[in-house]
Amino acid sequence: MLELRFIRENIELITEKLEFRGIKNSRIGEFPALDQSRRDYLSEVEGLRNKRKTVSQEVAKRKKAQEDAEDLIQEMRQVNDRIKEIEGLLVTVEADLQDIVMSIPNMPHESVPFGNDDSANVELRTWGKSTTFSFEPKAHHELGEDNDTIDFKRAAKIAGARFALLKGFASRLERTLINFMLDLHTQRHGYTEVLPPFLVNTESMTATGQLPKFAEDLFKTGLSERDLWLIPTAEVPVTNIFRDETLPPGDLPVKYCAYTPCFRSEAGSYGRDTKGLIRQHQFDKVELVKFTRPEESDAELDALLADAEEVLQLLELPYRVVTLCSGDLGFSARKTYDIEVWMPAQNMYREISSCSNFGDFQARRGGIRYRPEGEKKSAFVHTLNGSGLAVGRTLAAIYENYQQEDGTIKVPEVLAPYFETRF
RNA sequence: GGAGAGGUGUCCGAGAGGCCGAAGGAGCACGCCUGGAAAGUGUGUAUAGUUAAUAGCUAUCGAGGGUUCGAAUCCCUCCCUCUCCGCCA
Repeated sequence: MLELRFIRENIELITEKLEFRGIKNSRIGEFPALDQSRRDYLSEVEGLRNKRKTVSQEVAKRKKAQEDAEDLIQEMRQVNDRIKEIEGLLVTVEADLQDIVMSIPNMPHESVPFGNDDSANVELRTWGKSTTFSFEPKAHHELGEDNDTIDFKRAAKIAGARFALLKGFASRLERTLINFMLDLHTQRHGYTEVLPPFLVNTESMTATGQLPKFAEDLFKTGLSERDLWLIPTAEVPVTNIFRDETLPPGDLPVKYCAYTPCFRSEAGSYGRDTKGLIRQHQFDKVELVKFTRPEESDAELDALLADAEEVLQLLELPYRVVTLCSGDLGFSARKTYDIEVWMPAQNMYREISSCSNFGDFQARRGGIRYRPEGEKKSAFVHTLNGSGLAVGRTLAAIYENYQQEDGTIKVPEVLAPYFETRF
């Protein structure tokens, strides 16, 4: 969400940035008139409330003095009618205005390159050399089915398409990767581990920007009277930890990491990545989330990106980093780097992490503030997050990059301690 | 799910239609006192919106509605916490 005053004063800039993002039919043109009538109603209703307050005190005085106050009471009944009338209008106007404001995406950072879609993303760097084989490498799902560690058929029976059943080595590798990532980020990168709820309320989804615009991407529970949504990423519950709170300045930056399963409806992705673990309704992810001072968020994004990259470096998986172009940038993001891991069977890089700086966009929606040193007024923090990493895709990448000619999967060296026999 | 008790500022806690943005205490900040500290003592100490404004105005006593000229206070719905019962991992 952008600040009302900012929108008011920067209609042209916003229109330009919407165009930059490739967004058509925005309702930004309706903003000025609605904003004006909201402010007109607001000042009228506040004036009337003030009148009501002072006259009510006069009523109290007269009653105390045993005097008649019927004339004032009658007058106030009329004032009240008008207040109610304006309040009703205000509700409508504010709802309209809210619709518009909530549908305006974040302003992209100056460094975001222009482009229509992911083909215009800019490669920032590559790491490692693409894995070579003395045989024809197989796709991870073939490997998993061949060695009976990933069962898509039975998962489909149990739950439907886009689910997987991991067995034996695969499920242990999945669990190991979660532990490895959490250990790395907590022990070496200074993050505090949290384990949040996997179902959240509508307010939380709205603060981080999934709602109201992207409800169709989410799973919603149906039994409960109240709305509870399955989280599509740990970003939602973790960013909302400080919703409607003001942090003392000494606390920043706050760095959290969290493992959670993630649930996505994948509406509109029919036919894409139907094979394998790449696009599932449920997948595991270790997420990194930061709350920072505004002036530090750009540097903190670079650091967060490096933290995520280190996972792949330690696993010795080749990858590249790209800067998302304007057309590929997410709704709430100001700037995003994607990390893409090398997938030998597809002979291409696939996204395995997305690291974003949201500026104060989510913080304003969620009321996440801090008090700058020596200042009386609070300000909004900047929020950042990134996958560190998507676990299912990491498992897929290990399968493909570490496959042996006999169809077995070698364990990356850094994970060896996790595979020791315990019993 | 059933029965009951609650939710007030940083914290504890009073307040039961108007004099309440809210007593009192603790904490914190600044000052006095002191060789220094403690104790004592004085003053100050919510947030947000609007605004050029730390002036004014408006809102906020869990959330949302209602009654009333006027609601922290009365009524309704919901959320959360605690105790007991039931169910459950």
